[in-house]
Amino acid sequence: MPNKKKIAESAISRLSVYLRILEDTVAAGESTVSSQAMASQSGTTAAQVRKDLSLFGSFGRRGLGYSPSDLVSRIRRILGLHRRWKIAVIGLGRVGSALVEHRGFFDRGFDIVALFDTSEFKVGSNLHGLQVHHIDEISRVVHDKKIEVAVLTVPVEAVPDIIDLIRDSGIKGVLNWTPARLTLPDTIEVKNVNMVMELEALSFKLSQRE
Amino acid sequence: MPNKKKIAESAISRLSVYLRILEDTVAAGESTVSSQAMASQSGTTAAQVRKDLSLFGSFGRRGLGYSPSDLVSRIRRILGLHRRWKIAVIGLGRVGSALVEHRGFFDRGFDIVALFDTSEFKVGSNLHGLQVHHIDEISRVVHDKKIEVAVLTVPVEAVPDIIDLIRDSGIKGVLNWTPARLTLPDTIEVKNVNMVMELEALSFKLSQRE
DNA sequence: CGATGTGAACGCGTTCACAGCG
DNA sequence: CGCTGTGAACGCGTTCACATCG
Repeated sequence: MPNKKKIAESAISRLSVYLRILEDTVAAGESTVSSQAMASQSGTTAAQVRKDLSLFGSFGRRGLGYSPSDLVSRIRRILGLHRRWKIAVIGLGRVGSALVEHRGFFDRGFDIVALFDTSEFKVGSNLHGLQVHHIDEISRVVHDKKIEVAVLTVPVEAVPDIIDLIRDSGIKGVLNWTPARLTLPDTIEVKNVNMVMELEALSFKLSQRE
Repeated sequence: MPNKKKIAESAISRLSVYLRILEDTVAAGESTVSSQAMASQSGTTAAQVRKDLSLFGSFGRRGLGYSPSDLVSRIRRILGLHRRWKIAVIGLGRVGSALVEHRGFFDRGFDIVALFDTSEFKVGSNLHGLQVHHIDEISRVVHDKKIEVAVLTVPVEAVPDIIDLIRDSGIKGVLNWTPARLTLPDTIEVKNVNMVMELEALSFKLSQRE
């Protein structure tokens, strides 16, 4: 029902979690689901679940609960997953290559449709049925294939050399696997995935234990 | 100076970021650094930087700023990075294998010292100089090698089969790459890395744009 | 009755503003 | 005088509690 409200990042993460749970619920053939059930499966509270959903509308029936299949399609639409997204992978080292061959993205609405690298050995070769382009071509390819998101898996030292190309490529969002903070205009959304930082957070918590 | 204070996760992430910046500052040969300088490089505010550091002590000199090399060692100690951590990788599919060969962990204090899988083709083989053990051996190996952290990169369907083994293995922390929510006692710290959820958050933000 | 939907209360992380000190 | 260190104010996300309605 509302639209211009500001939504917390944390609420969006939880919606992703609810979505997965609800898909299981649908698969299990359940016809209703309560906020309490969703809460216990996702490690939060029933009030939190209801509040999160109420940010976007009134999807349940009082006294009954929610329809799992209805909620699935509503959350998909909220998250923008009622359509497929075209993705480019930039940097085909070990991690980049592993991602290209990972079915999990395809299964959830993300199609890897272009690959970029700078190595003369890789450019022109084929990976998982896709031709590897030189990063210099990113603008043209992004435009031609209508790509919106880039997954950045280059070595951190390579970032300065290519960040301008990414900025001007027409890409709208970047999933950044490098430890560099990307300097991009805020018309480009950036999300960071940083394994080392997660390990450091674990290290901190384990150290706290004494 | 304080010790039993409750520290926000967000503060810990920022410390990781500061650490990387400070290492660059040291490498650049700077002898002082201000909270303002750290803030602009890490995308936060000077007050935030000072508050984060003050959670753990008074490390600066009024009127002058901080000593980068001093701060590096203090933050390393705070995060528990003044020692090395022994890690096991469970699940040697594409992602797991990519991680094993990644130098970035070693460079930052994390040593991958054991590998586990269930596939009869992989168990017994060698990867990057390490023998692959069957997951059934995890308790013994974790104990023998004094491993504290496990990186979990198995397919999500495999989680139920191995979660009990992990629980009882003596592992103290898990970096969970699967989309499953792990049911582990809270004596075991769990951190989740979930690429699809990050992509879904990007999808949401890009969809919001209209 | 039962479970949702939601204002209001709460708690916590961030920001402010200035005292403190080199 | 400059920059840190920090109590206080603030804002926002979470939790509470109950009115609401099938």
